[in-house]
Amino acid sequence: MHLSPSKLQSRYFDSAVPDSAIRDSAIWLFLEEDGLSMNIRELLNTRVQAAMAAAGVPAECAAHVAPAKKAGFGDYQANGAMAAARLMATEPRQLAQSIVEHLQLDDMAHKVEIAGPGFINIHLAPAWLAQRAAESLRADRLGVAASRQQTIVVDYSSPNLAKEMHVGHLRSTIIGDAVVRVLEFLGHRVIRQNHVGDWGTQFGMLIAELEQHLHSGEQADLALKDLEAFYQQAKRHFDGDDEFAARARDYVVKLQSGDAAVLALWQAFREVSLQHSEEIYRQLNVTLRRGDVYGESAYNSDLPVLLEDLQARDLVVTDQGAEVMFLPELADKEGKPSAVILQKQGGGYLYATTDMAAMRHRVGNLGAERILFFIDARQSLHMQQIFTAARKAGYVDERVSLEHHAFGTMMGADGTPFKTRSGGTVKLADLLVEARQRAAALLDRKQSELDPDQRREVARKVGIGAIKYADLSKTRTHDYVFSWEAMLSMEGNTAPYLQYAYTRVKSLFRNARLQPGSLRSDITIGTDEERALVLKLLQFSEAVQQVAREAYPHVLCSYLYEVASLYMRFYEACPILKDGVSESLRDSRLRLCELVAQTLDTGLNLLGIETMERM
RNA sequence: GCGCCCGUAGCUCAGUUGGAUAGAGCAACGGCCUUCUAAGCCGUGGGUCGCAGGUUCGAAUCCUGCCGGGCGCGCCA
Repeated sequence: MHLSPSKLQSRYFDSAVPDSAIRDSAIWLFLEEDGLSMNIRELLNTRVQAAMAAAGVPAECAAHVAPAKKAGFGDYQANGAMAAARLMATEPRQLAQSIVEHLQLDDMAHKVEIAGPGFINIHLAPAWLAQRAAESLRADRLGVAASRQQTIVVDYSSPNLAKEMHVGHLRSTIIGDAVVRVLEFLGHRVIRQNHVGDWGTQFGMLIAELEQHLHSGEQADLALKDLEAFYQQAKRHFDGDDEFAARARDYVVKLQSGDAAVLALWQAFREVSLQHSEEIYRQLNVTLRRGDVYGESAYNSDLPVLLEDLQARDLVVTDQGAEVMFLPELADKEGKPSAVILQKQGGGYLYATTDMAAMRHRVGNLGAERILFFIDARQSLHMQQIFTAARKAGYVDERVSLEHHAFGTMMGADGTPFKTRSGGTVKLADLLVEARQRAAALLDRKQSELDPDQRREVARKVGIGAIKYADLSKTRTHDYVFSWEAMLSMEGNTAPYLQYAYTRVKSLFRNARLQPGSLRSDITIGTDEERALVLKLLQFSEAVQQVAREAYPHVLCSYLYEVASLYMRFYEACPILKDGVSESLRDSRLRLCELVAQTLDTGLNLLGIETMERM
């Protein structure tokens, strides 16, 4: 199955979408309809699909069940009848009627009605919702079903070690990490690949610079304390000092041929730079560790082997002195094939060569069934070339899904690519400091029972959470405008709002002197606020599954925001610990609160955002 | 020139893959703290979904053509 070009949009899948593959497996054959292994949408889809079959609708017609958009239209709606009617050349409302007559929903819905041209609106029974909510509380992982386990390689963050991490690295790092967490939550075997830029000509320059510093008795970590300044200094020397430049070029050659002394310098530089990145990851609560680093240098010795392999199979031709792989599959209008240079004049290898080697490694050695790349949209063409070339070479067979999950460029307020006043980039380290300070200042303005240590901790979680959420909550394919204000905003649809909702739940349990999990009463649904909240809570699985499928974490952000928002409404409208609330009603509402807390905590965790008991 | 992405409220963004009267947040205005944390809640105003055609029961969404912006297009990564 191939996606039509029109469906590709900005992400580039060049193979079967994993969706059907995930579902088409043994585990799914044993799905228990009555348990929680299907979410509501899947359950209704199955039921409506069966009813459609019974009504004589061809199997290729989808039930098309989706959450209802408006309150008056029930909770879910099935929109498939109209398209099916067209195909069958019958009257849509009549067909919808026939489907409803065959529809078995007595256990879960209290009303099913046909509206408009043929919508089937499903109103779920409050008692069924309440019972399902109670089951979710008892179940592992809030009742989200595990997927068939796949080995999934995720390439993300991948900073250039020559420089310090700046805000431009934020998206890949944060979005990739969120998706990784979601995939692991669903039971997949995830292999992180931090494809760091630790090789190439710029390292000759950096090594030469480092050598000078060490020669004058300086320690490597001290000399490299400010990586950015160090890079600029090396660049100045390289541009202005011919002798230095010659030495730098010599070191590149020596580095590639494995000269021990030069390698040692390179190692020293690399080590300090990796520590910089790891410090950022730690502060950002990103799960990348040293063991996930598999950078460009790791493929160095494999590059000639790879080229030989391709040459032996006549996939590469010599063109203007370079070794080139031509791809008629990606030809332009005039039929001119796309060209990928694997070895330039003079024998040097290129980015594309390393990426081909990485592709082979990930499938051949790591056993990837799916590879996700979180890389800037500007590399779309390059990724397409690599995907095509890797398949052509047989390194990646068609069962392996290759997915470039692109994201937009960071822009300045003036609509051009972002630069600071001094023309540089905003360092991630500086952004994180600013975030903590802003959160601390906000906290200081509130009356608070927190001691200084707790306040610092809360400020850290709130500030970092705000930054991450600002990025995660936007559709990642768009270019985005960098603004301190937007990035560090703490009201409205922000991480602090979600964190705050969580602390409000926790506060209830403290005031009631109850441990979560200690309540055993049933959940009952008596008000509109309770009903809306329960329904939303039961849709957690739908959001998580979608993120796993499409790698758009903003779907989970929107979902959690809606949960928090409905909880706030419920909290304002439904008294819990106040006088006049019966014990059974209090306990029912507290259990609902418990589910809210678990959902927010789990969801924020999947986004890599920490929660706290108080703020 | 060719290719990819984008254009939705003053600003930042959603819009469940073609569904019903296009939704949030911020900003503006008006209410709500002696009672479960006001980083909150309730309400009001705000739209030619870039433009023009087309496809059909139905289009912000799909097709075509324009306009505007960003990015990319063989020896950087």
